[in-house]
Amino acid sequence: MKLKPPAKSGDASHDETRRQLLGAAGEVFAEAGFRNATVREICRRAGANVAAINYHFGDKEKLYTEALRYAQGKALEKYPLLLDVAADAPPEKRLRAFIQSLLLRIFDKGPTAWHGKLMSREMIEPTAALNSLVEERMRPMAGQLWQIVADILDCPLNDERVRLCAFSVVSQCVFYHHCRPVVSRLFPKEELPDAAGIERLADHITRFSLAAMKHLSATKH
Amino acid sequence: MKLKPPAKSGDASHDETRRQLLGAAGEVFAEAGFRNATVREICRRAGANVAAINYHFGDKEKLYTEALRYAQGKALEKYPLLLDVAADAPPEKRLRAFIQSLLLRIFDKGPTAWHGKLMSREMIEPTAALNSLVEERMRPMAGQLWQIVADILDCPLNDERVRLCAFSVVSQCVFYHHCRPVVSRLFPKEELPDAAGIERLADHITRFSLAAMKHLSATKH
DNA sequence: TGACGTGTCAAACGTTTGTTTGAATTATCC
DNA sequence: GGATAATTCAAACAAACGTTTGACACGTCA
Repeated sequence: MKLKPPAKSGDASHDETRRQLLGAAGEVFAEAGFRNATVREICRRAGANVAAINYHFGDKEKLYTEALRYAQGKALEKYPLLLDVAADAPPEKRLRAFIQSLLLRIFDKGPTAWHGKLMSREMIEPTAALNSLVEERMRPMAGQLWQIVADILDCPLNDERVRLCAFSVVSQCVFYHHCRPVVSRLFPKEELPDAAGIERLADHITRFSLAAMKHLSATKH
Repeated sequence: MKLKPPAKSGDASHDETRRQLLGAAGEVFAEAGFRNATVREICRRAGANVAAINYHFGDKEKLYTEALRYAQGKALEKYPLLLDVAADAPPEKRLRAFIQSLLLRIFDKGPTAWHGKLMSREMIEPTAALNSLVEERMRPMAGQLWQIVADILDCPLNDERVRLCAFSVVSQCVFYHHCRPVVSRLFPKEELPDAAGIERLADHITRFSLAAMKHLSATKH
């Protein structure tokens, strides 16, 4: 058995193929899903041989896990949780930043665009990769949003209303991406929102959610 | 070519196999998705031969189309758009009924449970079946919700705020189903909501959305 | 009874899939 | 520069897939 994959990519010069494969894998997995995607198509786009995946990653599933992690990392690197808003800014400003950042990550085009689609697919068909992703990325995100919502509602972090309202906020953001097939069929004219469209969307979701939470805070206190 | 599928199921006695296949197909397609689902597994659960699908439906894709339509029809039949609320009831009551009906359809267990999962999969990977489904089922649903929202906002039906707010309402409902893999990993204790849980969810979404829309109506008028 | 249409069945077909193989090529180090 | 390891390649592999086939069972009507 001489086919022992390299334990460490020590040289860091010839994992060029690795990166090409990760990129192509992100694209193809996002377009077709894990099962529909074929290693042959991934290798074709990466300009590599069919055997390259098994050589560099072991098998198709390990490649998927690393591609998912890679995409999520790139997206969060490009759009931090609160963008350029300070952590001690008023909660209304932080909420607006959180919403816009999430929308930007979801609707991003270009090389990090797979992230949104990959995550949508994980929702429908969770793989083993989702467990670590939730712990490493989602839970900190949730914590940040809870703090914002708790500040707005002016109630403790573990209040049930915090969790419900946080879900209401996130749900509005992911909806426009997740239900696009239906939305675009209901309104055939519309297309993917550009930067200005995302601004308007973020405006609406922020205003809608803020109004709701202010009301809940006023009536329930 | 003697393999001409019957144009009409005239006798209505021996399409028992057809119904068994539709039921099994709904289950398997919901669990595994169109591509992952195998005709062998569907036929196994239906207690039929592998050739039964091609004989009764032509091919796997036509079976899927009919199974999707079948599931959607069953779900809407069980939970009408406004449940038992009159069409001329106050818009707040109609909104509450719309939300609860949608949640009930999404979280339904038992023989019509595939509907939610199938629709989620259509979002990620739309098939030709989605086009007619949107026109026949979704557009009337959207129209009904728009009327409710327009009544609450007290503005014309084609106002952009109506569309945005209607999306905000629907998004909160589908979120709990669609993002369940993440939610259940963030809160491992929680499980699928029962009837009481759905009531509480509907309460929150209705209160949250009503507060937001009342505010928008007041400030923008 | 015999012919005919309908439905079911086991078996096989042709493709596509992920993966493996062993030789060929390239890079690395003494 | 030659030995050694790392990487790439075309080719083949075994398994799973949707679909097709031809025989067989059953009911209906002449």
